[in-house]
Amino acid sequence: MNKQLFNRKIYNEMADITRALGNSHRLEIMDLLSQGPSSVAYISENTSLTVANASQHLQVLKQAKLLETERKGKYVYYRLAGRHVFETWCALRKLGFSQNAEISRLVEDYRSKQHHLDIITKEELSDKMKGDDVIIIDVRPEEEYKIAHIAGALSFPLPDFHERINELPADKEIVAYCRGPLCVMADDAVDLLTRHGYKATRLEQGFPEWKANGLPVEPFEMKA
Amino acid sequence: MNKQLFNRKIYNEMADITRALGNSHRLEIMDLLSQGPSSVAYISENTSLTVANASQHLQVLKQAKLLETERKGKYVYYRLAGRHVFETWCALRKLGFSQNAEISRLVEDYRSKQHHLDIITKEELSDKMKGDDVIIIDVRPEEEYKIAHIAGALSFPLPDFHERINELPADKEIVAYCRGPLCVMADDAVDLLTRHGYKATRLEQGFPEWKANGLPVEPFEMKA
DNA sequence: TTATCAATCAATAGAATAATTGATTGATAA
DNA sequence: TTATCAATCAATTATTCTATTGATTGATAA
Repeated sequence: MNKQLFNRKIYNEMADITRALGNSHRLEIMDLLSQGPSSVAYISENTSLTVANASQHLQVLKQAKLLETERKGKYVYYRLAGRHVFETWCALRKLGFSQNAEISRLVEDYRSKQHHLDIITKEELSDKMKGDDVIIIDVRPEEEYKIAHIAGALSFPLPDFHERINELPADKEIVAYCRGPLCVMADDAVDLLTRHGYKATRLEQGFPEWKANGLPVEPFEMKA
Repeated sequence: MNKQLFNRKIYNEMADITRALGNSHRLEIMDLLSQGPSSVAYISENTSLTVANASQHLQVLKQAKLLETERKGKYVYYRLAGRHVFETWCALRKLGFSQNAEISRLVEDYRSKQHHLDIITKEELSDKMKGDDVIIIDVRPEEEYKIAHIAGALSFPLPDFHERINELPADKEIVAYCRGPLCVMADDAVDLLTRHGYKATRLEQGFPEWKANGLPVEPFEMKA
């Protein structure tokens, strides 16, 4: 094979991957699947894509070898095809924050609506967990909590969060986490908690980053 | 701003970046600019794109904040917009090798044409350089050598390589390097050297990775 | 078997992307 | 000033991508 043809083929193969990543819906799917394997139906519900459309986007990602599938009965579960995929997604997200001022601005704007937002890192939380004076709440949908969550965390999904807020003890610090840096569910929870007089902080990143760092997580079930 | 709108905006901004990367020609340009700043003319020549077309691709990358420009007289120099950009490109390349079997196969196939190919890592070469028994040759176009090269390396561009092969001493080990993991110029050089009885090896990665690791490099000029 | 439901497929229309061509701008040098 | 050359722009066509619709497949349960 001559060098020119080789080059063309190599960059075409590389572009198969980057082109698959070059769509906002597919990026949203990547973030969702970073939480754990999901069925097409669940992905469809959580992205406001029709099932057929979600299925097509998933197939694009699968063809690029970024996702794998496994059928269980009627359901087909999609999942990230390995560690490298998540790491690359993290690198891209970091790139977004560093190069695109609009992204940081959007996040900051959203957060500045809240009274004030304390942020805690994985490491700080990991330390605090050794004591018994912190409560960790997982504000993602319960389905995602069920696949896996930070060890010891309680499930307090956002939609009906305010109805259950009094289940939380007023005398302990509360740390909320969600899907990751592009997700603001934890910010909403912290805002609500703070306005109810709780001392609440947001985990800087989300569950996937916690897990990828080898920090303690619980269960591994499949969600419907 | 409601959460749904926020989400849409965030992922759209992220996709502006990934979409810019989702084209084979633009990836080739990224690899080329990893060597250092280049004019549109030079990029055009080295990618078999027309000047107008190259210019348009460059503008796409610039709009995504992945490239920056600087005019010097008649020439406009494009360069990677910072460390994060190169790092993300490396992550994507690694992803390509790990997920897309075709990429590794293409590279291996190309190399297996050569008699045999010894590969040396940055670290091994760095060690060897402390002695005086290794000659490092840069087989990229001279223009790229002139911007910057591994400290002490000699410029032996590929096209006319065979004509100058006898300038090299037969009693020293020779290490050839080029643009990086997707570039096979160094492989060609090592093949030629080996067939002429030299002991030659290829640097595993290329100049950009060497530089990014803080290893010693020379000059910083602009090329035409 | 039939009904049901998750997922995929197939066909389409509309939108976005890419390459080509020729004209235009911006800077340098004759 | 005029000529020259790098780069960009503008307009066009061909191609590719995306969302929608309705039909089909594959598995489970009545």
